[in-house]
Amino acid sequence: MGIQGLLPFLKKSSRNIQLSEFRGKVAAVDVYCWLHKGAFSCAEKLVKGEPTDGYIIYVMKQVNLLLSHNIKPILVFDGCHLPAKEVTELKRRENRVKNRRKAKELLREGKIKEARECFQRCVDITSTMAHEVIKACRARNIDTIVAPYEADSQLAFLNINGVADIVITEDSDLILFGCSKIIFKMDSNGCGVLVEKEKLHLSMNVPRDKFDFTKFRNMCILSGCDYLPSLHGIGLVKACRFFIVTSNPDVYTVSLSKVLNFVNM
DNA sequence: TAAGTGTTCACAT
DNA sequence: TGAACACTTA
Ligand SMILES: [Mn+2]
Repeated sequence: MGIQGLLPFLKKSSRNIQLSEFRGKVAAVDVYCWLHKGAFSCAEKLVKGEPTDGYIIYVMKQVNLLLSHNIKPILVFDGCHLPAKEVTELKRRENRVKNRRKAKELLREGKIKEARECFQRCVDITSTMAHEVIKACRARNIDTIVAPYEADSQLAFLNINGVADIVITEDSDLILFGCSKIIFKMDSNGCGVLVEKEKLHLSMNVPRDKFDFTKFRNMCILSGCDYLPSLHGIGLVKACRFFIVTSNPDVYTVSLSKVLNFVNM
């Protein structure tokens, strides 16, 4: 998911940071990342439908970490499923059902450890869970937003319009949505990796004035993204080579034969 | 060297 | 919600 291999590709646009660098800033958080991580701590209970607040504790721990650095969080939740990702969603559901069956089977055989692994593979983040976290946030006066669809575009909106100085996520798509500063891989020590829009040209190996963000976004789309089937055999490197030499930045009107010719296929 | 595929990992004791 | 890693393929 996201753009395959984009983060390693953008190494020259990234640097390690400490949360303390962002004292006084506002951060829009892709909170489903935290929900998924937090759900690991209580996977078995969640799958069995037993009450647990493990995932709430985890999210709040992360929130408190931001607060301790005087960073104001805005938690953004995913809303409706995007129709374009229905196939992905169905596959995931199928996988969850499979692992759930396997987990119960292993449990009957007394293989506790193996069962636990399967439980972790079939946790689903429900809107009820999201609501529990929202309630916990309200109790502490933490801002929350539920996006119409994926959180991605909502997070970008907050960042682009200056409501949030930074975005915290694990999803490389946020770069394409035009965010200026994104923190990936934030850990409980307050460390993370910052990717900046202003530094994207460094990874493309072009001077700043020759960098075109639309071109960059279309390069990523050409390499393959979540919303449509992608061309086999074309990844980021070939897409990048193509977009460096082409003057037409529009991926939809450039002729396919030109692309295929260029990447030698 | 690049891209595709399948597997593992994220929590926390 | 996703990425990283190991391995295969061309
Ligand atoms: Mn995304």
